[in-house]
Amino acid sequence: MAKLQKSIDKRNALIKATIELVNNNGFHATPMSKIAKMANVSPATIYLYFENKQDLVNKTYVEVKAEYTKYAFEKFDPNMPVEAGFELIWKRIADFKLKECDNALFLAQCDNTPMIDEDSRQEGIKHLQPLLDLWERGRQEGIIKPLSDYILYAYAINPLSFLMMTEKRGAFKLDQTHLDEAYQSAWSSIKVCS
Amino acid sequence: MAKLQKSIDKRNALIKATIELVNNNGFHATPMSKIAKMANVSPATIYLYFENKQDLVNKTYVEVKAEYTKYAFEKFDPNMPVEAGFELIWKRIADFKLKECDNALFLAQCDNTPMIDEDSRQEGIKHLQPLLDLWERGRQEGIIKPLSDYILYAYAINPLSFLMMTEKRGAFKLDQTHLDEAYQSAWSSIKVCS
DNA sequence: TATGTAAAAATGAACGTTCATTCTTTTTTT
DNA sequence: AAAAAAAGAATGAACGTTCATTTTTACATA
Repeated sequence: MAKLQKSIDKRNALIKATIELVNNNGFHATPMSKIAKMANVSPATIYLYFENKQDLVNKTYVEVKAEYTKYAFEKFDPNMPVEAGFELIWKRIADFKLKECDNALFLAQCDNTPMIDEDSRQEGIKHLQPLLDLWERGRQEGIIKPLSDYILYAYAINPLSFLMMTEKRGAFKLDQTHLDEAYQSAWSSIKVCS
Repeated sequence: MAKLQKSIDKRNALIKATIELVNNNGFHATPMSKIAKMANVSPATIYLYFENKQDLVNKTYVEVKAEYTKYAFEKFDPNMPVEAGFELIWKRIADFKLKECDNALFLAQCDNTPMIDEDSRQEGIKHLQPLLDLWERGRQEGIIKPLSDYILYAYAINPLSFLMMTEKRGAFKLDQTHLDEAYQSAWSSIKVCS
């Protein structure tokens, strides 16, 4: 196996272990030694790939966020009608959360705690721009309520993260039916009433 | 000053310090030594009032949650019409978040992390029962969408917590205008379309 | 009211553990 | 055989908690 490939494998194993352990225990309760063990690597090796623990979790966040938004916008075309575009993006996001639930849960945790540096957080937000642009067009066309991006996000996107965390605690099962219901609520909350 | 009163003062100071430090640093990044210092108390003294760190944060959570729901339901009467009842409760919750924002932010953090024991979490949920009963009546009367409590909560109540956390990071200011907008979105997302 | 005293409350220092990180050595690669 | 990568053991700091001691309180007696 080529040297480079082997390095990439190790790095990926570290990122995967970080996601899984942080999901189950939180940032401060996952020691580097456990991350190393789960990735089949010596603790010292982590420091060949990342500067320190904070850097490891920041980089993990940014990379997972990039994957997430790539998936969310993959089929989206900025010329689509606003409602269809929103539905498409929303459902891709929901798909991602069902399919890659470890990754999605990790993002939800990062977005709701002071675990991540502000710089990496900003870096992650940048990737959402197509959605913000769509909302802006929706407001101009009178299809979407004239609310700030933060409020639209709070009602249209973030509730899914809350539901995932609830599911993680075992109180609730997030299946396709629930997702369809959730979509209706999301759209109702931001569309201009007809 | 009477002995008992003095004890209550210390206990309150500890709870207040816990809220402030956990809000700013998170649970695992606030050492008992700092809580003690902020409360003007020796670290050892904490253990006269609480069993350990986990007990301190659990008790803080349950007490703040009780204050919060007391305030939320203070003016509510179970015989009110569903829509008026919901608006009243929602706006009381919003008021609380504006007036007691440290307390509210602490609850938001607890509700979105694995910081709190499941027992204390359940204890906190119990206090919400009047709202769940109202929703049940709303569903029966065809006023509120036939969705599970978790989904209703995710869209009608939790977004305010998300907005508070966003505000805490400095990206956004949650004022009365934003609250009115948020209420419209909350109600739109759960009411049956007319 | 003033004083002595036992219990309660509070303290600061100390303990044992855990953890992130580094150091030195060994293994692998080229 | 030199260089790069990886390993495991070691280090030092930080933390939750406990311990031995001091301070404060409550109250009985004079």
